[in-house]
Amino acid sequence: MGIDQLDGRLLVLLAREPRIGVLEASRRLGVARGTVQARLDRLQSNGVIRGFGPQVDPAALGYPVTAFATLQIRQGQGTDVRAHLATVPEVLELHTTTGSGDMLCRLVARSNADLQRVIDLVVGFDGIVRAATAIVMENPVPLRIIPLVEQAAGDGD
Amino acid sequence: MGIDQLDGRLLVLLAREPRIGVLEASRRLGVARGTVQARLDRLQSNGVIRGFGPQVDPAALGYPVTAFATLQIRQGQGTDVRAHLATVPEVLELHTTTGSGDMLCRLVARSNADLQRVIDLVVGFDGIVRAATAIVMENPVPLRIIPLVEQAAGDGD
DNA sequence: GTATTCACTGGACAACATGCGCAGCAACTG
DNA sequence: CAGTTGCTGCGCATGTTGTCCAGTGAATAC
Repeated sequence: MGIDQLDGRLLVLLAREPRIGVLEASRRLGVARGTVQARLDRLQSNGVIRGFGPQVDPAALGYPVTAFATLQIRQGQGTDVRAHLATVPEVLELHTTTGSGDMLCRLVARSNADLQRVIDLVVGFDGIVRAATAIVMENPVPLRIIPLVEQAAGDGD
Repeated sequence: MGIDQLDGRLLVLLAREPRIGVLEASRRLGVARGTVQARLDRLQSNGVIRGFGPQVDPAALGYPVTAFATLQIRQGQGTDVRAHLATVPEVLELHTTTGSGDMLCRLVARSNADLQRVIDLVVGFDGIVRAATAIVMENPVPLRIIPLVEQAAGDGD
């Protein structure tokens, strides 16, 4: 576990210019192509790289409204609530957190009005006691990983 | 704006098997290669597909602890706080939300003990009045987009 | 000290995918 | 009706991939 500097440089390079191939990456990094291939294979079997799926923007799909909902769950209903939320497409993410029976989920909706429908869908379920929703207005730091990769590659390991 | 069924099938296919190329995708979808290429180009210039960067797992990088922190910001200090949080690698994501001067951020840390250091880093800044942190225990629904793509492609458009 | 293992290099090869352009065709629009 | 748009099916030159191999240096084991 852990990555070295070459891994870090490779990850940052791929994050910045995903379209380059193994060959171009090896040129940029100044190492042999086989090395890059071996590192990539290792990073993927390590689980460091989960995949190269397309990053889809929900806003461009017609869902420009994002919200976070904190849900309070009735004791013992956690499994049912999880299964319920997994069936709602607008639930992009669900976490269980510290605090008795609390969950946090990320929602998207077509509009503020549509958000009401989504919230009703989400909380219209027996096991959910209470829900608090915060609508996202701005996203000053979009989901990122490069700074963490640089830190992980730089210091430790 | 909006995607049709072919776009949807293409996105789902790419999300499930990112390594396949344009040619293989065209074979699977039963359309000409040029069509897939044109759709991909359009989806990317549309902004529907933001990119194909590697999805890196912070846990595999040595940061297995995730937490969400709700921050209350002093009036007028928002810009400074944003700039401050952007410099902290462990802040993976930052949103401003409804509620006077509230922000929500996603944090990672090397351990529960290390989380304390990260939180101190985050809240040890003038403009932040109060912080509430929820540690993530489980992640029943990891960040996903496929169900939403299917819904966007299926009904409306 | 010597043997073994490991990671990286630099090279080679065939197979494959890509970017590109083209003509034909169907559906829609003004 | 002519113009536009999107899809098809084709070909080509080029670049990349997957996969070998032998050689080298460093670290580790005996």
